[in-house]
Amino acid sequence: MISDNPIADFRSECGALLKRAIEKVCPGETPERVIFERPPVWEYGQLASSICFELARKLGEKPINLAGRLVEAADKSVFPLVEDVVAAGGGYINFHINFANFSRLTLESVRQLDNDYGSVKVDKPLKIIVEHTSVNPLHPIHIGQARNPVLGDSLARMLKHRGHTVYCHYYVDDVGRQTAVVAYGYDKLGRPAPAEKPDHFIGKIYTITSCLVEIKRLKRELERTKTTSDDEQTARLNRELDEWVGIAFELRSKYPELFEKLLQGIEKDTDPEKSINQLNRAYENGEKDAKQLIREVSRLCLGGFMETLKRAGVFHDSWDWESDLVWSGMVSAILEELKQTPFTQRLGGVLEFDAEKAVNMLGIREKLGLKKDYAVPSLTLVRADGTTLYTTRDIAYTLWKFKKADKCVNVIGMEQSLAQLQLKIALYALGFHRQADNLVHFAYNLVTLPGYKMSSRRGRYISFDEVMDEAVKRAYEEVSKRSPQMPEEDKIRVAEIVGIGAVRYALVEVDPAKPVEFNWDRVINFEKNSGPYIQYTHARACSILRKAGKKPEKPAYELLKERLEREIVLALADLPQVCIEAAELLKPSLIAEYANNLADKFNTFYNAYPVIKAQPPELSDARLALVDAVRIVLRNALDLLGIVAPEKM
RNA sequence: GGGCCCGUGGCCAAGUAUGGAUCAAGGCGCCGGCCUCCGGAGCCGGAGAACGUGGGUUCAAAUCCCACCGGGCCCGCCA
Repeated sequence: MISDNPIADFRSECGALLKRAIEKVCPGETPERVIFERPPVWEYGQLASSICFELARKLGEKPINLAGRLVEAADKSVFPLVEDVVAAGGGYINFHINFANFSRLTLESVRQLDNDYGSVKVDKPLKIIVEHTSVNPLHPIHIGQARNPVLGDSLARMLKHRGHTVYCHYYVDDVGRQTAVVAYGYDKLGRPAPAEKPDHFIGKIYTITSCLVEIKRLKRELERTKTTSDDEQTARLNRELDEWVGIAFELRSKYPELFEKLLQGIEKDTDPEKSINQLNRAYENGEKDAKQLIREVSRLCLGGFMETLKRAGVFHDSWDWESDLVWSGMVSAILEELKQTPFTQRLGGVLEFDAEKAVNMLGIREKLGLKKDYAVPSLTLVRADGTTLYTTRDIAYTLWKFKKADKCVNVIGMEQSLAQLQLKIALYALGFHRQADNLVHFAYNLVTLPGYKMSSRRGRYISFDEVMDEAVKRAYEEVSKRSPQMPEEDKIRVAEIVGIGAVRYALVEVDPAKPVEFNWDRVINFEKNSGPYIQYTHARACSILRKAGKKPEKPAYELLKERLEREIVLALADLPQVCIEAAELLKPSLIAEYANNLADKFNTFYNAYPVIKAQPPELSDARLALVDAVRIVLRNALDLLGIVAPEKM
């Protein structure tokens, strides 16, 4: 007999047993649902119920007495997974597992289900779009943003594993001033083919161009303030100018050739600011030249992203261009619909969406969890020059996504919380309640650099590529040191797996709500509580199985009597439950924590007991089955995090 | 000023959704140990905590409620 969720089987036996006992002892008090928890120490069993605390109050009895009577009345003979039921503490009922049966059930289930173990499908699968990464095509993906693809990809894997149909979408934000800036610079250079990884090349152009344009703008403004003689204003502008001149100096020494070329190109333009705005408008209008130029730059950059993401094991099913939404008329159609609602108004030439009014009139304040007297800021939908804003376009994009999916998870930085809220309110305002209800903003906090904030506009960032390079380099040194006999090409392959594993684990292990201060030792950790530690444990298990040179022939599961062995069996049985929780709560960190705990237990076991040489052979076989199950579970858990489990390292 | 998020040993951090039984996990760092035996990226032991502060709810609070303090983010005709 096998089970896709052994611990749930045990729990339902406990539930049935408890219900029957309650019926006998206090008829009419049978609860609909009994909640079980894991007792704090091993001696208290594997599952416990605190139901007597509530029940006893109703009956005017001491909880522990009631627990005693229930245990007395319990008949465990018909429940093969229940070894013992005990009243304990102030009124707990503790359930002990029958390990002879439970170990067999668990180990055989894991080994037979193999890749599928851990996956419990939902009854009603949904079509879910996970939008993630969506880094603007202006510069390489930096480590602050890298949290996004890693989280998004793991979420997608977890949801698929739950039986949903998942599509990963990348929203290419090619509409907006910033893209025009980089395209403008690229054009001034004569649209060269990059001699390096394209996103890095584009990143340099972006930084230098915005810097030069900014300086030029500030100088012009200073000229203007001279006539007005506003001292405070002049001082402020001078400070800003000083900062940018400093950045320019930095950039010039880092990239002298590129800097000079761009400087020459931009010098000739009397008003770069104006040219950029023109380009932006032309692109939004779908004019041929602008389209050609901006698409070319964006595609170059995305090519670099694809390389980076592929290396990290992150995949997308669809690349959605924001500009397509504008050109196809979808955005203006939505705007027309919004204008029909009572929530938009013209204010000094711009179109505003009154989110506060919408919240009040639609009565959705409580549903959105907003405080009574919090006034939701209004949202500008259309600029005075007729161009749209990011969130406006996002409304159209979201509705487009909902044509294909029942639910949308947006992996987007916490700093966009307000915009995401306004977006959701706009959906309600348009009458798309089902869509709004199923729109999830999965927010994550920033990764900061010690000392300063990452700023792509100022060229201050550590790229995801650099981090992976460094991690793989260090992993290679480590592999060479520990497995000098390994063939060179294996070393290279393994170093790649281990280095990337370290980075992915580090980014997914911490609660995404918390800000993370970047440091190399955190991201490239090969010791306990790291991706490589779990990978190592997996390789160790593989090694034992290799050395054993045989399958477990006649395992006697009842011989697994050591507490550690039983703790491992229990941990193995937990995987399906952990996967369910992690997917429902959108918490990849639960998987990471789980795998790390299992690895800890396994290493302790490994150190304490022989497997191959254990006597009698039936025990050795049972332990081999245990090792095999650990191998499978670690591999499956790592897979949900997008981390490869090597057999040797 | 308003909103959201975070606050747990020297440092990093789990646990907070669904309040419970013990020494409040674990890691880094520090101190002391480990097999000529299945991989030492490991294992064992030790020291180290007012769970930001103050109230409240409860038989029971790191967990729920209120106030306050500290940090981050947001409140743009940027994205």
